[in-house]
Amino acid sequence: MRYLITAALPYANGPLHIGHLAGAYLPADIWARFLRLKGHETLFICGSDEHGVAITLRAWQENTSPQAIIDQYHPLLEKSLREVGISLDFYGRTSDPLHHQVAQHFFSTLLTKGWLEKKAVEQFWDPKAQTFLPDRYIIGTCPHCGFEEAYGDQCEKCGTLLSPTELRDPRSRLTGVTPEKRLSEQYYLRLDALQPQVEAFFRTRSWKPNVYPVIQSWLSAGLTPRAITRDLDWGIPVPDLPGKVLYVWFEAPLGYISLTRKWAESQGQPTAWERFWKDPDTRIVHFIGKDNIVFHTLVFPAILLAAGEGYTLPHDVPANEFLNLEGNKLSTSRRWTIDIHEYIAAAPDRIDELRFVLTALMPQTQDRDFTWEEYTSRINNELIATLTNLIHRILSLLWRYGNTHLVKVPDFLLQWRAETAREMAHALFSYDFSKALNTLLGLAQKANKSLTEAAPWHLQADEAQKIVAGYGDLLAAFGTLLEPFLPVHVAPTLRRYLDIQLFTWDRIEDPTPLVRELRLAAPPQPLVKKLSSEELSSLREKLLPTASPPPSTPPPSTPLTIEDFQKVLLKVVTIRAAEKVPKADKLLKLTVEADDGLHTVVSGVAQHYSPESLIGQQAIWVANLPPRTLRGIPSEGMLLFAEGENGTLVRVGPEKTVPPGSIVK
RNA sequence: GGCGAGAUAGCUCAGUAGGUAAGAGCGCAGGAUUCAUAACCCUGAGGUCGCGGGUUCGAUUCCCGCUCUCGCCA
Repeated sequence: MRYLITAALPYANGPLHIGHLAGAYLPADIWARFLRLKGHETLFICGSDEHGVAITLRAWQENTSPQAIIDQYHPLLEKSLREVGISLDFYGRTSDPLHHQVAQHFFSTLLTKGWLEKKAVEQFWDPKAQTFLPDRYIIGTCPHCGFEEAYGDQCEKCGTLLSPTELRDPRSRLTGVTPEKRLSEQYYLRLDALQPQVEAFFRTRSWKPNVYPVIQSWLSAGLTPRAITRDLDWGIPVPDLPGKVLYVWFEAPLGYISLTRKWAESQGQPTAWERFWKDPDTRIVHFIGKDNIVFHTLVFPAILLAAGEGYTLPHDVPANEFLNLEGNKLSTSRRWTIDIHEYIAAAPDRIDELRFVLTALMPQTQDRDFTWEEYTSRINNELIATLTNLIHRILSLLWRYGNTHLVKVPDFLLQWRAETAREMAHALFSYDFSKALNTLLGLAQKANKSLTEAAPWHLQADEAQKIVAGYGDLLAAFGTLLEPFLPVHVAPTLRRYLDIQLFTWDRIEDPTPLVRELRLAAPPQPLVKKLSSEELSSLREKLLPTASPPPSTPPPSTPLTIEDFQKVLLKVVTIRAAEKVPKADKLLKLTVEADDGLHTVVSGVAQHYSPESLIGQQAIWVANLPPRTLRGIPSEGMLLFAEGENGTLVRVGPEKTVPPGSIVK
């Protein structure tokens, strides 16, 4: 079987962040690497999406040209992807003349075949910027609540969804001038007429459980004609129609075809692309985020079907959900992101670690949350403690007994390893990347256990050496099993160190010994270094200094009764002692005095207050919370702090000193 | 407003084609161990499987209603 793998074309309007990585690029890469190891002919392509109104508007706002914007981001995007080990065979861009040609060809073909229709629509035009405005670039007064800053698509104050024509006193967000309504003729794709074909295609595929319902609901609602042209000067010109360009959603997916053709040209075999697009033995798989599901499962296939030129339809579209950051949606405009290029700059030696964490947290069926706490604990307690520590453990034992070892593998290790490889393959073929990774960790766990039970360190050296050498087979297997997940540093370093090859996946699935002999040239070094709290803080500081979480509008709390409120016992306490909790960068252990004596409270304010500065101060204490153990210290109740800007915490206390234990009511 | 998804241990999640004591990892408590990056190994505590009804000998699992969260669409 031959595979063409694509990852969503990143928009050349901003950098990539960890959400993009976890959503599309990382799963696509793991899959591509795995398929290659499985021995399938695999082509993995991607490229920058360089058209669209957001780029035009951005250029206008920054007083530069769209070309300058894409020339800034295109190289950055490619560099970021390459540096996190995304093993693309080709990375191109949609501003390429060949892409224009392909997209225009599709337009003309569809027009000739009668799948397009012309319709006149009224749109807002900004006379100063000389451009049509998308809905969200129009601002005005909400007809429902009177809010004066409502957007053309939605009022952020009352939540009502709007259309720009409903706004009173509409203004352009670009220039502030009043936009004019203009009638404009556009081409529409007759998705309604294509629905039967699209539906037939839909039924021949088995979709991921998070993808299926989305398509289903669109189809049952009935597809409607959709505009594929607009009035802009940046984009792919519509043939014979000056002033109009193709809408990005129409031409960007066609990029998969033109990028494959560019790849073929770069190989000196200009027709090689047809193997991937016109041969039914090729499976085309698009990795995307959930926001792109409709375009890849319905619209793009509709375009290919309409063109009727024998293009292969997508085999699968394994879309992922979204990744959140510390409980809030990722947002480039609010700068609430971890950008890939910034992560690389801050932690150039920890690429595999990021890949590991994002694979473990991959939002495969539902949104997931990335937190720094989880990042640390996954690296230290799973990647290192379970997996790379096992490798280091075996290597250290081997080194102790000599530097050349004949490997005789016990049966159970061969079986475990082969089973693991098979189970991982099964999980990967169903796009369950977290499960594949967990299966791998399970192997390490079993091996850790059996090694502990065998306890070779209690045995005579020659006997011990034999036992440990048996685990050498596992090391050889890890050199391959880790490759799809940790290809930047861990897997290649291990292979280089032991001078072992990258095996085929089938070879790993076969329970026969992989190597006869292992040589260690130098004392082993840990493959991954433990993440210290200092390193973590510096990483956080580098990556989030400018970011602020979206304004945390406190949830409109359910109405509280006075009885409910009286359940909370608040007292003023005096802080008598304070010390840092060892090995916790946030926690302070505080001893507070109330009317009934001293209490211990562990509080997460170490990054905002030094212990000394708190001693003698008063604070408000929630007295009737059940005790909870933090870092082994029983903590009674909690102290109240106000959350200021950028998450700073500020102590809340009485205006004047009062006796400890005074009730707050 | 319509549609969809989710609600399971302190946290992040798996699972049950309805059936003897509901699982993992992390965290927590204790133990064992020292080859290993205070890592590994063992034991334990902790869950009326969102709420209310129904079907059934039996429901966390099926059906209906409700609440909350998220998303998509208009």
